[in-house]
Amino acid sequence: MSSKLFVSAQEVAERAGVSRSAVSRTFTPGASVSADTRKRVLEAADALGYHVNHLARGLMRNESGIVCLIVSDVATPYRSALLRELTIQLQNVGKVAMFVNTDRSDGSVDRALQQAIRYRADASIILSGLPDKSITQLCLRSGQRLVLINRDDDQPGPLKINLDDYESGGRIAMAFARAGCRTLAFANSEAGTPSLMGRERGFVAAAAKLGLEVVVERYGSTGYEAGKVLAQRMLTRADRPDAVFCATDLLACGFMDAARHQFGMSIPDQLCIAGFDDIEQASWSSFDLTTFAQPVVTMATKAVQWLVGTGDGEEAGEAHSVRLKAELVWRGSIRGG
Amino acid sequence: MSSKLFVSAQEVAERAGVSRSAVSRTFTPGASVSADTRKRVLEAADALGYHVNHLARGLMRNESGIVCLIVSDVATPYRSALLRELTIQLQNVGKVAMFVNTDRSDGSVDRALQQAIRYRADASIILSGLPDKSITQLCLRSGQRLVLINRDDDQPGPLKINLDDYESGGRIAMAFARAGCRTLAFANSEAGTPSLMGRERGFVAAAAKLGLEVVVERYGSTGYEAGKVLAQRMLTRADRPDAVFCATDLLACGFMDAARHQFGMSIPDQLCIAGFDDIEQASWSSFDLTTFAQPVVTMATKAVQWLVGTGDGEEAGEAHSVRLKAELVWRGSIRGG
DNA sequence: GCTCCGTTTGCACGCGTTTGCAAAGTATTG
DNA sequence: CAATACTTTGCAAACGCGTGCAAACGGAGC
Repeated sequence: MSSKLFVSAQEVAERAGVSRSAVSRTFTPGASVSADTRKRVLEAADALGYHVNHLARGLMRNESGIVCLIVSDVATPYRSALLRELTIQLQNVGKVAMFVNTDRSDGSVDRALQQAIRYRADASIILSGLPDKSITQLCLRSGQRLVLINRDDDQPGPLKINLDDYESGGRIAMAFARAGCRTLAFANSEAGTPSLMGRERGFVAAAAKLGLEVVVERYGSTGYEAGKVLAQRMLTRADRPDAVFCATDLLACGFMDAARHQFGMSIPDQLCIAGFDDIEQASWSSFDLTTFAQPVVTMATKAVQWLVGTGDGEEAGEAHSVRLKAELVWRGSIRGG
Repeated sequence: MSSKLFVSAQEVAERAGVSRSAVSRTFTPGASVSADTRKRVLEAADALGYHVNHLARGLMRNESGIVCLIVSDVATPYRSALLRELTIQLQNVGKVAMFVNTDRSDGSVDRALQQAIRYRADASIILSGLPDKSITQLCLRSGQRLVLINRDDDQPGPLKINLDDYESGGRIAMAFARAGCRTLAFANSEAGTPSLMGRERGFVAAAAKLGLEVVVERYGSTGYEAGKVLAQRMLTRADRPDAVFCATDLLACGFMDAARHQFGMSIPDQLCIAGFDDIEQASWSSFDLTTFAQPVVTMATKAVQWLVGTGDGEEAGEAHSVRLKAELVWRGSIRGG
């Protein structure tokens, strides 16, 4: 390790001929410094390449400026899009994102939150997994804010952001009915998260109300490959469906590819299909997939606003839960429209 | 803000009936603590929910454990895949990733590095943009390590990880020739980064050597939409190419979709096509794209190893540059094979 | 019992900040 | 000119931790 480390406020103070407090105040918005000293300090700082040590500042202020993002499956289109929006908005309010990947084991969400605590993160945003109640409590007790996105939990402390999954399932079932489809299907993964199951239940319920037959298959993860397998299972059934709602756009892409290239089906003539997320690929002309758009920017906005909020009405039991509507993006994978 | 903050080592010490140093040593690997005190400390820490304050620890040790990832276009398949691998490997060596998104302005790479300095990051990995030489120097002088991935720079301090872009261009030109293609094309973006230009130059040079005509078009970014536009331009030319190498898989996907759905061409019969990156979508059966795979895991491994390395031979001028081979993944978008 | 040696423990200082407090300085007013 | 109000500045005390140093401890060997 090199002997010469980072330059400290002390050195800047000496060079500028002022006290250490002066340089500190120079870099503290709203502090009382004369224009003259400020200028001298800034010159000295620039010449020496000084930058405030946010570790020390966080120590003093009890506010690190760090927000921890806890994510798995980062490489997935929907996740990375949400991630992108979150980091941008966090930066806009002067926070910095710390990234914890929970791809490995599943109990690691708890370990991730411990990491957040160790670095005294001001807040944590959880995009996957569900933390143990005790860890959640520890975070809240420590003054750390928590946001759960698309994890339908009932813990009272964190802000919970969810979509109207159930209603979306209903809406798409009606769209299928309007397109003249007779036997509906829902292609789900085995993950069984509340969002996925909400879409399934809403879809099945609406189909029943419409008097339509509906079959459900669940397999694997929420990815492309699982979609292919689901297609193979469903399209070889005796009661082959003529409309399928996939719990995820990736599933839908896999399903479409298998339906076309392995079963030679034409979409939407022989098979109507819909997805959920509105990932970029859904708009590609190979797929042209009708799907529900996750309101990524709104979700990020809500999360960030809550994080930097003054905490008014925190104990007033104010709504710690936000339900957003997933907009239906109509494309060519369903007849009519 | 809640009055009760994080629990400190002091409180743990009092509860365990030991000195504060004892609890510090308990959480410092290799320090001298008796089994008895360690046990008492751990119990107290667990009961109180104590976690070492890494901000303060970083202050003492001059080593924050933070590695800064500077990225733009996070939502892009290749970028998010690399990101995923980097975060996983960083976590494996006990580092934590700090994320800086430079999507907004382009001079913001410098601001991103300043952020890294403020948080006293042990190192920064730059996946996009190119920092100003003065900032780079400041980082290095401060003992911070730097990695540039696929940014072909000549600054002496940082580790530079690059691919054999030029050679890849040559290899694919030969593959086209072997497939019996007569007029080649290269579809590039206007970004003009060294990697993209390297592929282009290698391709053009090899085509010339093979005595084949080659046309080059550049347009927009490296995304899907740009690929569609490039296809429209190229496939309406008088000398319509029968083979195209796209600088990026996303470009290739857009190109393929336009060629098929707007021009009714069949691939690979009427048009051979290849890409670069081997994003997940390249393997989807809608595309089945022959492409070069970015050795993502190797890249991440090299980067992380260098970051945690002891710095041996740091001034010995040891190779600060790594060139990796992009493996050709053969699929169905080129005839023969 | 005494010495010697190795292990464990506490004290106190330092890391780079922020910030309350009081002193000093400057401007305003009567 | 004196009195007052306001601004600027330095001092020193935190923040939570690691660690060198010396004291205390414990056991082995004589």
